[in-house]
Amino acid sequence: MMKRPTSFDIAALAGVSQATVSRALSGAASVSEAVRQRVFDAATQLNYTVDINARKLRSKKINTIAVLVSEDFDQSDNRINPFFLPLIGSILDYANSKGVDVLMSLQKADADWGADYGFSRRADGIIFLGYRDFESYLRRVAVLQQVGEPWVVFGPVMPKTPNLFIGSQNQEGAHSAVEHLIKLGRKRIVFLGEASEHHSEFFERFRGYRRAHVEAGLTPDPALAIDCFISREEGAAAIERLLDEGVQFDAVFAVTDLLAIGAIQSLQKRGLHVPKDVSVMGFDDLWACTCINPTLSTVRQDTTTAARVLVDTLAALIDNEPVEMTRIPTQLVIRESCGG
Amino acid sequence: MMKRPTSFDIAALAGVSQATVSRALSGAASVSEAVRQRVFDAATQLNYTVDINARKLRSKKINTIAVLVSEDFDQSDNRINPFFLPLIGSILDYANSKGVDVLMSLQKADADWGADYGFSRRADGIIFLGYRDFESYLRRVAVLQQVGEPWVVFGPVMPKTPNLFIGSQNQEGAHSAVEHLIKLGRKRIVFLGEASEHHSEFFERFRGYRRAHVEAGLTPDPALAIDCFISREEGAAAIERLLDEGVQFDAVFAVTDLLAIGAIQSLQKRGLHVPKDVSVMGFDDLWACTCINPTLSTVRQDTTTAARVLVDTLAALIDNEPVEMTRIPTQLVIRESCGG
DNA sequence: CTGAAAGCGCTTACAG
DNA sequence: CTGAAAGCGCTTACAG
Repeated sequence: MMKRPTSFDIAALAGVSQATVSRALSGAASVSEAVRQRVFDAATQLNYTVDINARKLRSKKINTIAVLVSEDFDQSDNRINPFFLPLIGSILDYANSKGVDVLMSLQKADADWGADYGFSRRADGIIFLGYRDFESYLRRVAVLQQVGEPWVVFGPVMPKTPNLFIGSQNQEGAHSAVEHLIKLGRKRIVFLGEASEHHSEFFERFRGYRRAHVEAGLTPDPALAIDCFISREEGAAAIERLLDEGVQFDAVFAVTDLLAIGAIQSLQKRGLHVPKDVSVMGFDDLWACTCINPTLSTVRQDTTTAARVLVDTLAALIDNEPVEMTRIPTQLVIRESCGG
Repeated sequence: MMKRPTSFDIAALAGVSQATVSRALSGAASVSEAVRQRVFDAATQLNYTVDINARKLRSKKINTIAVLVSEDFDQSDNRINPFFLPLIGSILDYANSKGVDVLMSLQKADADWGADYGFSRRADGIIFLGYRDFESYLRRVAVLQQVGEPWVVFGPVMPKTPNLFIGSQNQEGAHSAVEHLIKLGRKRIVFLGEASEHHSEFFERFRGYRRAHVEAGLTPDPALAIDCFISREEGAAAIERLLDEGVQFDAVFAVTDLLAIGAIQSLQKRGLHVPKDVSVMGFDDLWACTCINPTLSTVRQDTTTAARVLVDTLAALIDNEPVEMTRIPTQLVIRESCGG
């Protein structure tokens, strides 16, 4: 295989200086059209492209962001929570359209967040996906702050906490979902998901759940607020427990579709009909929502917009521009599982 | 924010030469333990890490692979085919465990494959995912070959074609699935998916379908071999068409789970019972297989092994080592949708 | 085991 | 608009 051509080779072939080659190829304005053309021809002829590493070293512009996804094992070895699939797709799409490269990595739960990524100038900044536990979050923020590495997280929005400012309108989304259930005549609505400060997203959804009740003149029964992690298995187990205990309910609002799918499976296993006996509503709008039977009503998170906001906000942080808190609107998607 | 420290800063603080810092930090054997310790302490104190771009430029080792996923729109804007989620997760996991960075990009159908990635020394090699159309494949191979850029593709295995040598045991997998259906007493089994040279993976699955018939003394009815693209919508539409035409069948073997899920939805919509009236079998083992009702029997592709083979094979190509054709075993997963 | 020195392939002031 | 020159932050022969 031939040695890679350098800008000097192009310069020789085009009969100009190496500096001019660099200028022509980087699109600098100050190059005559004739020369630019000669340079391009020579580059094409030799199959030349800039050595990106030399460019990054010299120009100090990396033009790369890192996307760190936290590992999330489920029974199917997916490793990545399915909710992130469209989000990752959109991030790749949007970043690439802006000419930004994306470095991806899967982070073990106990790993040092981004310890490597920022420090080694691999990327200008980091997008964290799937770091929902607020407590573990705080422990690690310090390092990143100290090194001045720009980063954004999708999900929890907490005004007083550094860098937690991009997420969906969780409370509003949950409110519209539960309001819908109440309008259908449902009175005993289970809240499935962790409503604690550790997961502010879910806590917000809980507040939406509560507000919808209050507005309708209802008092949510604390016995219907079920704490559980967000896997299908947990959702299924939680519902079975409720049924075993003889708790009465006519609807389930789950903070994720995964939980909702688990809930439906348990209900059907126990011979209950969804939505006739129990309405079920999820959150996220996984593509699987339309695969299951009945199809799952849910609160859709807008991953396309989320991707744009994440990438743009990170870019602003990198450029030391001001950024603002962003709440991305959700959309209530009514399908079969809630009846009505 | 402070200027990033360089190896010279560490050298000064540790009282050694810059060259020694570089050696100590890159794990060279020839550094005394005492000095190594001093260097590490200094590096820690200044929060130093190597500038990866300088290292790449100087050492000519990039230590990065690019994963190019072809864009695949479905109704839910996933952008990435859900089959790739666990594969991507495993690639990230395995590459990272080997200390290799992963650059990801989504490629439009009409884009120049990897034109940029190899040429600009962003990555040592490329893993292509989702490039199933064999014809478009051949058109682009030339460029990559010419530049000597190492790359691998997951999916089609065609001995006579450059770089198409990593995939699942498609024929065997399909054979075991269809054999199972036949053993259940099914006689008129629909083949759903494109059986053409354009998609050799699917064609191999077709051959497995045919072989299972022949071995059982059956002749597959050509009217049951349905050509269609691999989306849920196509699967649903194909089955509806068959029903409209009054074609008799008692089982469906689909070349992807997506197709199978679509098929099940159509069958149920028409009042047919799966598996009582029609058995359905898919291929891939998407996590959604266990979300649907009935749960979908399928041929599981081993994405964990596939990821290792892809990464290791690419590494071998990069190092100019010999590589071999690899057929990854599949596993028949029996769930509710095939009955029996 | 360690240091002095060269150089990876670019970008970008500085002149003209 | 173009060229000569410096230098980004490392790695790695070459000596000792």
